[in-house]
Amino acid sequence: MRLAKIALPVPLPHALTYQVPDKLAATCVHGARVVCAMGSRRLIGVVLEVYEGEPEPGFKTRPVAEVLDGGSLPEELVAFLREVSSYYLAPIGEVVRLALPPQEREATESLTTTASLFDKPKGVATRMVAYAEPTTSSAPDEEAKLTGAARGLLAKLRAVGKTPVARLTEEWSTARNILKKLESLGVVALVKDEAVQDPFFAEPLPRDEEKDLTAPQKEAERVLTEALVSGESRPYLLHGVTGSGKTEVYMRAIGVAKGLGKSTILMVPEIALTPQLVSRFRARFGDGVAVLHSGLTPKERLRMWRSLRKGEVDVAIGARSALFAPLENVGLVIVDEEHDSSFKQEEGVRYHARDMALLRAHRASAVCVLGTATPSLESEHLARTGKLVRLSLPERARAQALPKMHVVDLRHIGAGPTGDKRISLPLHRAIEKNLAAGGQTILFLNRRGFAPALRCQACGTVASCPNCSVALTFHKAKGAIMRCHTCDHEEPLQSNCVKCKSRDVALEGLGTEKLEETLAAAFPTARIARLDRDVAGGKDAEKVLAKVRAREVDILVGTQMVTKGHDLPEVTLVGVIAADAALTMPDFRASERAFQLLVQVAGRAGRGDTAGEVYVQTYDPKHVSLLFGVRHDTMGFVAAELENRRELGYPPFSRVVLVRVDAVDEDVAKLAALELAGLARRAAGEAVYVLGPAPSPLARVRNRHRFQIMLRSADRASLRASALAVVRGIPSLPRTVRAHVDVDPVQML
DNA sequence: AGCACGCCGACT
DNA sequence: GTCGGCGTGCTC
Repeated sequence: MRLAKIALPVPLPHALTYQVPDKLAATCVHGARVVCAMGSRRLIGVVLEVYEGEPEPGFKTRPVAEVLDGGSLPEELVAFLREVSSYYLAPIGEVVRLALPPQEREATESLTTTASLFDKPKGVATRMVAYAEPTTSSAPDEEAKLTGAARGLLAKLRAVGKTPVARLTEEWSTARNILKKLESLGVVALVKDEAVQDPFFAEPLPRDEEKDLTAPQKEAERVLTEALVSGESRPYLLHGVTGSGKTEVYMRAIGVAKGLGKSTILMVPEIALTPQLVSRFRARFGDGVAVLHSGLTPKERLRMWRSLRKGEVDVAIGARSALFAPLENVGLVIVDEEHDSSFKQEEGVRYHARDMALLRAHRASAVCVLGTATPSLESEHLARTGKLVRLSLPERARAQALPKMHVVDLRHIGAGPTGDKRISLPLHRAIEKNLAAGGQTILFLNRRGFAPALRCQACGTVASCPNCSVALTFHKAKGAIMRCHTCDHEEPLQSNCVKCKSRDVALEGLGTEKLEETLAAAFPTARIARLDRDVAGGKDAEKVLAKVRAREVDILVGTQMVTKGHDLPEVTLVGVIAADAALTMPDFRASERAFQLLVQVAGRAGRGDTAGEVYVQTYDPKHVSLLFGVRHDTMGFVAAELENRRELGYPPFSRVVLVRVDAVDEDVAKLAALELAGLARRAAGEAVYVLGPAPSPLARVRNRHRFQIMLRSADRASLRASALAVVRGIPSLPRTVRAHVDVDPVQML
């Protein structure tokens, strides 16, 4: 009997065995995408293995239902997916899903339910989605009788309008039943429609010529060309300051790979995947690049996937998911801004795209290039131990001085004319001067909203989220509301303390909204814009930046969003309002992140013809991140911080696995965590530290209590054994407990 | 993960 | 009564 091992998207640790019917024998091959009956559903999976044999007893071994056209996954990719699954202790089916065309990732259909609106699409190729829409009519008598969930759902629909049914089931588990009821009342209409489309790149195509290279660029090009030609797999760390022309080096290398008939994967941080970047590559390589980004429609995604699969396109550009591009003959894998934390997936299969890029390249005998101005300590360690070859681009391509750095010690230096200490006198004067000179200013503050806390002056109580253990942030711009930045809970601003009813409550702290307001009052003639998640969800960020580039903005106030690689040539002054915020995180990577942030923010200043100035405000001017950051001394920082990590036994001198456990009931969560910690300890042996369980730094999120266990070891095998024991123990926990294992965690919260 | 099944409380 | 809200078990 012909059998196939098939990875299906269910959290079972192994692939399942199916029968291959004779008529599918020719197409149901290694790597094929297939549809299989699974319980009462039909799921899309991938064939890992085909063999002749007898089924294992105890299962019924159903037949493969269908083989999807459009090609199978390359053998190299399937092998890589198995390695990813093994490394992250993740179910193979969940990992394989990452490599399917996105619309196939979701597709399942029920075998039992009769045809109705709620059926998932039959044909996998066109994705129709069930939507619920409020009608114009209402039925007051009936509505009054509705249960809490039904009432809430109806209110939401009326507030937001047409919404996918699937979205509603996330919030109300019985949304489908409720909707049927509401439909019978005539207050809701159920319709089927195409999934939403939002086009991404309509950027015009400028012509692009190869640029002249600086000497270090030439050297990097030479080394990479040699490596590509020789076909030996060698990973490189391309270390170049902002503006040193790393992108041009990537383009040259991609050109060489193309010439050799090899394909390329280029990964960039999520936020850097802008129309500008894309058009730059399309300008050089025309339609020979596939861009995988979130703005694509399902159809476009499938088209991209197929053209990569068929080899019509041999360069895949994208965020971390490009790692799984179905390319044959991968010769080059590039990770730009390799230190960026967006390469770590923080849900589902928690893979790190940079680490896995090294693995895929190695297995495919491809050249891997990690590019950055501020190497992650992991990469730096690899470079120092000879596992990455360092290529340095020490100068800016357009020669100019680095920005001048000023540290403002807030312990000794007071407020400027605004009276607000957080706009210190030196910073205020610098802004004034820069405005007068016609330069642009960026002020960086890593806090959204108006004020991060509302405190009762009588009893000290801070207004906190009912669902999470965090303070609510006051937002002024979108109607005075208090919002939770963890779960997005909103409530009106209370004028009384919830605890003691005192009317004496006051806003504390400074957010971007208030900073913007204060500046507007202090500099009435300046044109001020704000850039953060509240003002710019996704595409709008580009609009704000376009205005800045068009010189319609004098001062840009923003969070993290302003720090990433947007080229804003006219910015001559950068202010870091509160450098300490990044330093005080309860995480061994806090210093590293703070340093990278500082260098990146500083990198925004003076990319044009004028040298820039940077003001960094802090209460801790002696902190290593600041001391080295202010001197632009990346190598110095890295050396100091590596030494620190070595002494403490933290990564990259050890590896960490973080086990997270949460449940609505605190005791249930704690007990489950204790159980898993016990399993970890029993399997650990001497070489693994098992810390905890301890309450997570964010002890409660969305009404669930969270505990964590940290496993740490310099010995990979022991650590893996311990983590594996935990993974195997999870299924026997009570169902109300959620637990997952994060191998090489980045976010320790 | 989904999705059945089976058991409990509360409104028509 | 029955509907809707969960806890539990299973999927080749």
